[in-house]
Amino acid sequence: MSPRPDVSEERKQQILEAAIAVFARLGFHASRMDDIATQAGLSKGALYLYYKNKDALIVALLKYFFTQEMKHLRAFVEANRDEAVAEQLLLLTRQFSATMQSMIDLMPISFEFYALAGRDGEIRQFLQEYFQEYRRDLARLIERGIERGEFQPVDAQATAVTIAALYEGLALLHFVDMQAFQWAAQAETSIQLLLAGLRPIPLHK
Amino acid sequence: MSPRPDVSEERKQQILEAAIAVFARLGFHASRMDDIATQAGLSKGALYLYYKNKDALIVALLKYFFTQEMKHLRAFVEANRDEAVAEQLLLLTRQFSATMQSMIDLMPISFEFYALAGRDGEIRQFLQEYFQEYRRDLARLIERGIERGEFQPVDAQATAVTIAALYEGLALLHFVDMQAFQWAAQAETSIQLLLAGLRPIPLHK
Amino acid sequence: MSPRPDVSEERKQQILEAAIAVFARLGFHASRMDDIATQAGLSKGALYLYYKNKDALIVALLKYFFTQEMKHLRAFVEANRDEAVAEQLLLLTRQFSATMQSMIDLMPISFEFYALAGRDGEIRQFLQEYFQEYRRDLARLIERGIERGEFQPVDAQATAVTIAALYEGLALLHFVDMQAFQWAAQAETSIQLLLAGLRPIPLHK
Amino acid sequence: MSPRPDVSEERKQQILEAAIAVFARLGFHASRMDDIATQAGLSKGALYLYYKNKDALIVALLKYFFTQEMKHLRAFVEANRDEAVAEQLLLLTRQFSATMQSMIDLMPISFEFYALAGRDGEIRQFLQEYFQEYRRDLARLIERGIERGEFQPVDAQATAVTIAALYEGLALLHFVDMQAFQWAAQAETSIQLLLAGLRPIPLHK
DNA sequence: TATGAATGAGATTTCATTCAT
DNA sequence: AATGAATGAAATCTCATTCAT
Repeated sequence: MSPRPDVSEERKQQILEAAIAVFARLGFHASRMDDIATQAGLSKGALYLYYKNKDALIVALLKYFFTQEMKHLRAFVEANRDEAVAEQLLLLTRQFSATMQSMIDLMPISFEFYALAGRDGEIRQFLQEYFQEYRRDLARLIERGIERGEFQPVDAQATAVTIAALYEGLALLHFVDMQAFQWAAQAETSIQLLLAGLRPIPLHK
Repeated sequence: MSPRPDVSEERKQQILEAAIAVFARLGFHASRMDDIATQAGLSKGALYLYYKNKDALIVALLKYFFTQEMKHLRAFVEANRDEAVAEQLLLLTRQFSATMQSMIDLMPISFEFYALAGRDGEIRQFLQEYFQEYRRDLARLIERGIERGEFQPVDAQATAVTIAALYEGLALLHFVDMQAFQWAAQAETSIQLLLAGLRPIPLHK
Repeated sequence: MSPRPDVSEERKQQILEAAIAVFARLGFHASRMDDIATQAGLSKGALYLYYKNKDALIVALLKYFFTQEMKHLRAFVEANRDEAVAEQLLLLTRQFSATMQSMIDLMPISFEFYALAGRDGEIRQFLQEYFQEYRRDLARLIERGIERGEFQPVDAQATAVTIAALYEGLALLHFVDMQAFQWAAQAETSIQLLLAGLRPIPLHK
Repeated sequence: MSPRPDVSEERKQQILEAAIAVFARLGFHASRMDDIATQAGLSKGALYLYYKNKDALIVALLKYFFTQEMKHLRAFVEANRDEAVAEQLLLLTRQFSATMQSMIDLMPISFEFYALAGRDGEIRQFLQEYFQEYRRDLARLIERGIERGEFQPVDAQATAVTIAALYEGLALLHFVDMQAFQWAAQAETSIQLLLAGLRPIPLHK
């Protein structure tokens, strides 16, 4: 419509990606608006044309960050509908492993968000919604497994929470000590342990 | 005996506890040394008599924090040596639940430490040692379970990681959304799911 | 040409001159960065855009101060090459007198630099180079006097040191007690006393 | 009188000497009352029993410092009354050299006092009196030289100022750059140059 | 006398934010 | 739209001085 295409969205994205890089390296507090501007190849003033202030940039980052995550989960669920549920969970775990490997540098950002969630209502609410969706998607999967007779008739909600917790906890432990275990193998072993408890008890050998 | 007893240790403790209260409420960054001084009922200057600077206070807090945790775990393990291992894990989970309930306000501090671990070698190393001990204690428990025939001959290390991850992940999910699930019940259900997979497969009905 | 010309050099100069005024009045220690900012008509923050910290400002001042001095000496030597050497020394002394009169307020700054030289290598080295040049220029003058037969064949180096010391010492005594002697007259008398000893001994009346 | 001898003077001296050591090393500003207390082997509080505050300690030091100097000069003049005046000046110069060698570490203190003299009336007045006495003693010596026919009938005051300036200036130059010249030899050469101009012009070869 | 823990005013320095260009 | 010089509020940290013991 406009003769010049709107560069506004492009700029916002450019700034957001610069912010991710800087925040991951230095943390929210130690990151200067100047650092982000430099990283984005813009001036400090330009940042304020696109984001009201540093906090607004952090919140925008939060949303971008976890929305991406959710998209990945959705895309995966969509793509693997037809597999056996246990198989889907295994594949999901593998994808989670792969994602984690490439996102390890960004994990401090997540922890800062979790810490902020304790003090900032907006951030807390967003994260709550994110995890709600996450659990809901997992719960649906579990329910399908039960319906199909793959799993015992466990509490799907509680099992979804357990799986989500396992993922988050593994990511945390891995982040703190990358030497402690082989990430991909451990994630698979952990989920297998859980699946072992979910499978129906064989009636006879 | 001495005219003035050494108040040094007492003061350090007093300051540390004030710091916990303030850091939990405001976060490391937003907490002013003045806030901590006021909370401790001391002057700002007094803080610097006992801790070199704000960072030293944060590191002291880290150590205090996780050392306490470790003591609790050790005391528990010691006290419940004679129970069946599955029972011990269940009791441990219950204790973890109870501890968590009372520590919920301190969780942002943990997340800040995890975030810091990505950037500060001293903090990272301390947390690594903490989690190493944690995993080792759990692994010993699992091994005993296997020896006693309570559990299948699983990989004790990997199982310990799984349990530790479960605890951390549950704490995280609960912290972000306390409405999402009944904390104590969920922790117990989660560990039961895991135990189900650990138990020997009955040979016949 | 450029929309906004580079004000950087101008600002640095502006700050330096403000610093001279304030340091001379209050001394390095009692001078607040705020005082200097106010004197310069800038904000405190602006000072830090141009000088890393207070010490950097002091060092920049040192260099500015003594470099100016050296320029004056050089310009003088250049302008009076063709005079008789004794006459040049007399003229130099008069110029020194005149300069001193106008610089008397800045002398405490010099003394602070001399005190600092005992503790700060960078400052010491700079002053050493300054005085080396100063002595060298004087020594050349003396040598010329000897060559021309105006002076006895004295040790030019040692004589240069003597003259330099005389200047510094006179400035010191005058600074401490301005009532003690007529500055210009004293400087001239002192140098004449010295010149008297340098002149060749007349062979007969 | 008192059964216990008054330790008050002893303590004041002890503190003063500690202050000299610390001030010489660190300068007035960077020297902490704590440093001085430690150096004196006393507590910080004890300092305040003997000196009102840091400034009072500095002023006491000033007086001690220059009074000692003056005593040395007086003692010397007294001891060498009967020498030829030129010889006395030479001996004085040698003594000055020797003193300087041992006092070099204390020179930054002098420079700080000179800097302070520009801003503090009490310090300025004390230094003025010191230098007045110094010049007066030197002037008397010169006068005696003139009376005895050793020197030409120069202005004794102005000559005294010249000698005092020479001493101060040499000390300054030596302090800033100890490599620049052999201190004792230079002092002697300088005073010889001056004496050369003071001696009566020989009527014939 | 002597101590040294405690104070708190005040200094330097940082950096998010603004705004003239 | 974009810049980057300038601001100034606010934080950390220091240290001369006090005072209960």
